[in-house]
Amino acid sequence: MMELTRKGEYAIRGIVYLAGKPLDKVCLLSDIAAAVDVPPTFLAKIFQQFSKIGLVKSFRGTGGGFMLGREPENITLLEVVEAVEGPIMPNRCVAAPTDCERSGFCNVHPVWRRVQGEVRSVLGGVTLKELSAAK
Amino acid sequence: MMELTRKGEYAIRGIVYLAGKPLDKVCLLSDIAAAVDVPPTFLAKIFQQFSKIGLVKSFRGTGGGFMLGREPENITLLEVVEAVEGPIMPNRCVAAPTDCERSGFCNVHPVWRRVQGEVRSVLGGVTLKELSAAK
DNA sequence: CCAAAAAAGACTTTATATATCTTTTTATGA
DNA sequence: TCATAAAAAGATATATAAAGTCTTTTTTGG
Ligand code: SF4
Ligand code: SF4
Repeated sequence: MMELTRKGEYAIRGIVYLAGKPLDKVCLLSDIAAAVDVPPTFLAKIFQQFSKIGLVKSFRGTGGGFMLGREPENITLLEVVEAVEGPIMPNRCVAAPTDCERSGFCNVHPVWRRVQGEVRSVLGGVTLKELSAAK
Repeated sequence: MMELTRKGEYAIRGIVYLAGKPLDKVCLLSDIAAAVDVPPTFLAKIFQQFSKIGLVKSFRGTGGGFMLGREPENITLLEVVEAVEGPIMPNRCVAAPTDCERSGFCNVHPVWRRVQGEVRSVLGGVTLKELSAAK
C-alpha cells in the first residue's frame, strides 16, 4: 500500500529537472532521461501526458524538446503526483462512498479521509521551485 | 498510488468486527466473513497471518474460531494496516535510501519521509476500540 | 525535400492482487 | 476411540496493473 510507482518517481525526476532550467530553455527528452536516469521511452509517455494538461510544453521537430509549462513556484508536487498517479486515494470509499454500503455507519471511513487530507496537504505545500533548488 | 488493497480493507473489517465482541467470545470465521461481507477463504488467510503475530487468537476444532488477541484500545489501525500491507512506504527510498544514489542530494526524499510520518501518525492515533464503537 | 524530434498506438513482459481448492492438523464430545 | 467441526497450510488459478519496448506517424526547421 501507499507506494509511489516507478512512473510517478520518474515523472517527478523529469519535471524537477525541467524546473531547474530557465523557463525558456528547450530540453531534449534524451538529455533529460539520461540526466535523471530514467528509460527514455517511458519518460516520453509521461511527458506526453504532462504536455496535454499543460504541466510541460513540448516542441516537435528539429530543435524540439520540452520545457516547464509554468513557473516552478506555481506547480506543487501534489499536482505532479496526481497528474501521473491519479487522485490521492487511500481507500476507494474516499472517492465513492456510495460504492460501499457500509460507509453510512463505518468509523474507518473518516480516517481515510483524514489520511487523504494530510497527504494532500504535505504534497501541496511543496513547489517544484523548492525541489529543484540546490541544497 | 496510495490505495489500500482489498486484503487490507477486508482485514480491517474483520478485526474491527472482532473488536466489537467481548474479548472472550470465540467467533466463527464463517460468521465473521458473512457479517462483514468478505470472501471467507480470503479472510481465513488474513487471520492466519494475524494469528501468528498475536493480533488475533485462533482455536481449532469443534467450538473453535477467532477472538481478538489483545484489548481493542491497545491495537491501532496502523498496526493492523502494516501487518497486512507491510510498512507505510510512500516511496521506496524511505525504506532504503541507499538504493537510490540520488538520495544524497535529493530534495524530494525528505518530503516522502514527511508523508510517511503524517500517515503513520493518523493511523497510529486510532484504536480498534474507537473503530468498533457504535456511532 | 531531409533530418530531427515528439506523438500516438500497439505490444510484451513481469509482478501483484484477488481469490479458490484441496489436504492436513487439531480439538471436542458422543 | 471415532466422527465431526474448524482452522492451518499449501497449491493453484485468474485478473489486473505496472513497467517497459517497438513501430509508425506527425510536426518542424533548415
Ligand atoms: S467499510 Fe468503511 S472503510 Fe471500508 S470501504 Fe466501506 S466505508 Fe470505506
Ligand atoms: S530521486 Fe529522491 S525521491 Fe526519488 S527515489 Fe531517489 S531519493 Fe527518493
